[in-house]
Amino acid sequence: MQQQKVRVRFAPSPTGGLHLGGVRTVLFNYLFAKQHNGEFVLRIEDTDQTRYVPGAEEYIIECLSWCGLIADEGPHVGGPYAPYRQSERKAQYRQYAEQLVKDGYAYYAFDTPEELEQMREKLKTAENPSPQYNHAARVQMRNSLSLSAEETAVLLEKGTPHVVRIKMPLNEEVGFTDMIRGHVQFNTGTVDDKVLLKADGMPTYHLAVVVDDYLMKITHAFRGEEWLPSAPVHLLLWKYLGWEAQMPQWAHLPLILKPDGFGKLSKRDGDRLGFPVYAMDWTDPKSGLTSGGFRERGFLPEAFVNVLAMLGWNDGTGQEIFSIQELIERFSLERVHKAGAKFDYEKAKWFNHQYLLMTDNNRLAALLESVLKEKGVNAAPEYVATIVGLVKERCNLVNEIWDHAFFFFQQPETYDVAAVKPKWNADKTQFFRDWASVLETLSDFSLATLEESFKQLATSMNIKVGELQLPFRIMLCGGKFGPPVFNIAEVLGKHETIARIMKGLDAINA
RNA sequence: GCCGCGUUGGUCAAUCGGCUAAGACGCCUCCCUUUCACGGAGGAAUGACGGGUUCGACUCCCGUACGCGGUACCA
Repeated sequence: MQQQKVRVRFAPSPTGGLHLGGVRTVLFNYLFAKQHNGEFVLRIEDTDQTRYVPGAEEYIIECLSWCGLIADEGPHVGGPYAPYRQSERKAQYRQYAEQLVKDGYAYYAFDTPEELEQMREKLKTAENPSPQYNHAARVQMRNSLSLSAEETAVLLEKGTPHVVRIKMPLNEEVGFTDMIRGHVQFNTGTVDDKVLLKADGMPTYHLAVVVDDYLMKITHAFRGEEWLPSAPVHLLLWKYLGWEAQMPQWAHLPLILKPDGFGKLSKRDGDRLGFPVYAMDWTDPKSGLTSGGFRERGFLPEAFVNVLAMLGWNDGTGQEIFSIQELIERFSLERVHKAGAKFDYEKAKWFNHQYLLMTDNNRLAALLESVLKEKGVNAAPEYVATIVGLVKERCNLVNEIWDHAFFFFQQPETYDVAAVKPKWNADKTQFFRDWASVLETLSDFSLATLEESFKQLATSMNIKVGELQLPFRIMLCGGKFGPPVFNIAEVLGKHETIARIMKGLDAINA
């Protein structure tokens, strides 16, 4: 068979914020596609009208854009297989459902939600807490299998609300080779007659995913492990529709688990433990409540992507920092873990720290712009970049930069005098007065000159240099923090440094 | 209940029958530094359990336990 062009898809339903697990699914799709020179498709699975949330689709697209995981086709850019929103493809699904009924692989079911509920109540036992609509139950329900052809025809003609359900074989083994898990097998008798087409004419996920993957010529399908149990339904559908030869290869990705406990990581866990779960801030239009995102928390997108890549995959060498290019080159499904991975926020911050260190200071300065504006600071971008370069090694998040750099933009308002008082004396006051005068005369206010004159004067006055550095720091910053003192002074400049020495002296001697 | 998937330090994890079981995060100690970091040197900490197979099992097989996922006209 001729080698087909690799085509993968990410198919979220627009119901809310984009979970980090979702982004990882996108990432693996993307890496696989790019590695094979293939195409990455974004398809919106909005078949559940009751769960539709306005704005969610745009939000998802923006998340992908922020992460740099751009889809080649999708509702936002179009493409040869448009439309990419399932709601807009509604008319297409019915014919396939009808075809399945005609071929005896599916049937009409007229049961109302109440009747379904009754059936489940009636059949529920201690051993079987969730009865299925299966081969045993279907004969007792109202459907085109239990009803006569005439009765069915009448109901249909009257426009009775109905769904189409797949007719699961009583006892057949269906299996497939998962690219991550190897051979997986199921017995059809344990799977229920899933609804394929809903009463409102919309397909369920089961029908839609098969039809669209076929129509869109998807060659490899990645999805979360939670989909594994419904794989037999999809397998059978590919077969019944006569498309078996075109069926994509499947890969069921391991789940991302909560840091404590063992369950799937949820938004609630993030709220509870104090870290974001969504890629970007998401505000629910109904409740107005905002859930935090990695972007707003101060993560760099490359770092975020890198973190996600390492959750369930590694290249075997021990390398942990990968550019997206490297990921594209090295990614392999064989090295994707089978077991779920607990999310470790501390490690995520460490990744971001690594990226902060290697990211260009001008870019970081630009990221800081909004914060500066908010603080009422007006500073030249180059100045901000210099400062960022000085403080970033002690930050994990972009948002922490201000906390480590504010004193560059404003004089201290309070001083940690307690830190200097114990060893303070008149000699030291004199030292700083004298040094300030020396500074006045300096034509070159560089790091080396500053340090040199400081040490020279200290030595001549017989004061230990070490005992003067902390007071100097307090004068410049207000507290025991910040980059090396002389670096701060150099950046602050002659005028400001002298002013702060004087003001600081007053505070200490007050 | 049933079906499926999984199980190496606190966490991410390497190992594809030879292990004195890498590495990273976090934690601890020390060095550097009279702030905090960065950097450097150390340290504590791991194969769920029981049977096989094998000269040899973390690695292969079978059970058990535990966890997770699914069991919707949700995806």
